[in-house]
Amino acid sequence: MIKSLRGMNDILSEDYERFTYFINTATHVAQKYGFHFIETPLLEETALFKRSVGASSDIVGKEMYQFIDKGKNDVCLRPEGTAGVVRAFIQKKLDKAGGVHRFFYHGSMFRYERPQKGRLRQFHQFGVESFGIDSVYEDANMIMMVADILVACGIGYRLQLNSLGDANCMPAYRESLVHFVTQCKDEVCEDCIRRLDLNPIRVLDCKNEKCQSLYVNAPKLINNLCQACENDFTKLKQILDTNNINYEIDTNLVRGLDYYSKTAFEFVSDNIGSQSAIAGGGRYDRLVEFLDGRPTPAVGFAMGIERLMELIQMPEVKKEGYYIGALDEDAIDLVVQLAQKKRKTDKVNIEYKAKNFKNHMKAVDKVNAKYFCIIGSNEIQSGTIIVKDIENKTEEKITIQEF
RNA sequence: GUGGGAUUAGCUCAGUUGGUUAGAGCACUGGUUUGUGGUGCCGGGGGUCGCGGGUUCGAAUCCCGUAUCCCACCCCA
Repeated sequence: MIKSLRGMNDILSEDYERFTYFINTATHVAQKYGFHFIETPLLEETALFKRSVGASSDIVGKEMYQFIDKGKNDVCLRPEGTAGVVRAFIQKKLDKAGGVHRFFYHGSMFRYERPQKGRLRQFHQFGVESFGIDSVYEDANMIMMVADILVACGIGYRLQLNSLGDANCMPAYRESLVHFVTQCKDEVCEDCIRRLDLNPIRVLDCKNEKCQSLYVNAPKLINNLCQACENDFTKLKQILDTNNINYEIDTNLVRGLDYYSKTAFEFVSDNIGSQSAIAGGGRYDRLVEFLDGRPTPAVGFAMGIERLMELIQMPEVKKEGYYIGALDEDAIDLVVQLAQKKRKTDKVNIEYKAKNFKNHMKAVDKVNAKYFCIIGSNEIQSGTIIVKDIENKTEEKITIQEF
């Protein structure tokens, strides 16, 4: 038997219901905030991700589905959504057009990781990107949008917040952190040694207890922000306060992708295991420029749909539509005709086999129909049928023409 | 990529120190004596015990390999 590849799942039946319910809910919220749908290719030039996500990240360093295509192009399946949207934004010259551009997207992402609960090799994200606004109000807008989507899906969360600084304050901070960690280099874990070269900020969220105890006195980014970043962060907290969004400051929160600056946030759930981040995002004012566009401030987020699907509170399924059953073989033709007519407006379930009344009732329950009609010789002779309302236990006799 | 646990029917799981024809519940299917309320009752189909080797008179059971899932790390949404 041929099986799906490792870490790649089919979505069907109840999973599909949850999946589309989430997409529809999130789409609805995004549209209310004035965002427009964008679809970008699953396959992009590898350089796009190397330059945006950053070669230092594991995503680019070892998790990409990368290959040379028949035209000798170095391409890869997208590991995340932002880079493609930014590429499209620049390619359509919207950076030069100026103004505000707001997009949302959803679709498959690919990362060659070891699969685990909440971590697949092909997974789905819903994401949002906003271009052209440097006001921190837009950062808050993003966070409130995520909160709205989660609330609409009945999902509880914790919001973690940090500021990563900008080109003014981040480099100096990074240097002082490297200096600090270098001094206790002999005592930190191997991973942290590796991080020191690759992405020093990441040592801050090392899970090793010994490392954490060493870093207690490490310089904190949040205490080393320049005035502009400091002001924005203060303002952001105030906006969230006045809009009743609860958050916790996590000075160790760093984003895995290199392009983030200033606002960084992560929504986490305590109910889905160790892969607990259900949404993450932040500001990336320099990315458009990195990808050869005109400098454009931007902010966005992405949500992991598979992780959210476990948490979604689905609305109760209501009885819907008709079930029409035949009592004998002669009635089946009429059942099919009536179903065709009714399907112009309603969902109709039928079977192509005659059954007794009791078995039809079982079928009515199975398909969760609201109305039940039975067709036999009596109905064919009289030209009338009885429509039973299963919920209210009432019934109505009408002619076949009226049906 | 590292370490650990699991894998038996469509699903959730039993299966004794290795010993007849591998079971249950749910689901599916048929009947319940032939046209008015489904939940009852009786029956039926369905398994290469993940896959491949090995040990043994005999393997779902023990050993080795491998695949997948799960847990932790790592990473991240």
